[in-house]
Amino acid sequence: MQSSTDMLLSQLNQTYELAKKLNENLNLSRIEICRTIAREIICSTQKAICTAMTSSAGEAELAFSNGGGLHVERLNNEFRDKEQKMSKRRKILANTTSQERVRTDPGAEVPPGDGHSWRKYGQKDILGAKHPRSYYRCTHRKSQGCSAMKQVQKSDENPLIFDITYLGTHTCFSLPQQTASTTLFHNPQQSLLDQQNSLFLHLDFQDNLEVKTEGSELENQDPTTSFSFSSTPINEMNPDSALFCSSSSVECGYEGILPSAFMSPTRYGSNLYPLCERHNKADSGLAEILSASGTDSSAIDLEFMLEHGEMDTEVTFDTSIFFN
DNA sequence: CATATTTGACCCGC
DNA sequence: GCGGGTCAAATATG
Repeated sequence: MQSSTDMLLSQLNQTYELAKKLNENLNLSRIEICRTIAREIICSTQKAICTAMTSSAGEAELAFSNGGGLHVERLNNEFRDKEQKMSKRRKILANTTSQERVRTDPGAEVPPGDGHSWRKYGQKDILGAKHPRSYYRCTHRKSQGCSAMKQVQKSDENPLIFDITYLGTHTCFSLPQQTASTTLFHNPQQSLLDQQNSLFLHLDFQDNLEVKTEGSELENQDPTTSFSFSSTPINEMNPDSALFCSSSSVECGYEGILPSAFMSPTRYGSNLYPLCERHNKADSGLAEILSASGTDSSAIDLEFMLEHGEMDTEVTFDTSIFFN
């Protein structure tokens, strides 16, 4: 049987080959072929991510300091068991859940802030638990349609410990001075798991489509190959790093094809815009969004966040925020 | 007055 | 029917 490392290497190699193929076709402006290849790359990368996660699944705990002396523990295995028991309704959300255990100071009735603003919308006594569970939603749910939620419950064994379950991903931008990627990766709340499972594809749209290298340790070392991937194994990745799929010189014939809402620099204060999960299906992928409407010649970065576990060949992301 | 929290009622899956 | 999750009116807070 193939080891997970071999499988991972094989998948990454396949992704690399696909990326090369994409580059060739981009140069020839074969848009339809590019679309198909791009989707294959996404799928292949997701598989690699999942393989990496599976191979490191034994890491039940991943502790790190949280600035204020807090101790955060990841409980991957325990949480997987919980997820299996979840109801159908809950399972829909389970695609983007993570659990943290936060130790706080004696006497504290709420866990410390996590960088996001939350609005409590319910509290419930849980059968067999000593402490009630509190339900929170992102404050920006109304204004920005952010679907992130969390559940907070004091641990039975240790009242200094809070079990926090995060449901969904933040699509809001409460820190406009930061770019989208720094908001995500410097935010202690954003779970490490989510960070490791996020694939960011940065695209620059100028007169032509340009997929830009950013943050990757591997710049284009081979001048004939425009795509490069970080060689850092996922389970060794720094929380502040991401897996970037990138290119510095891919060109094709897209011109003036972005909705004007994409271009508004005022909304997020940067060129980075989120395309997040699960609301609208973009069945024909990137090009469908690109061909929506509008003209502009300035640069823009698009981020594609691909959540862990979504192995569909379809790419799904939320475009609704652009049309508010 | 706007926003956040509390809490009983309601909904839904099992 | 039970238990967990959500709603929404009442209340609190700044």
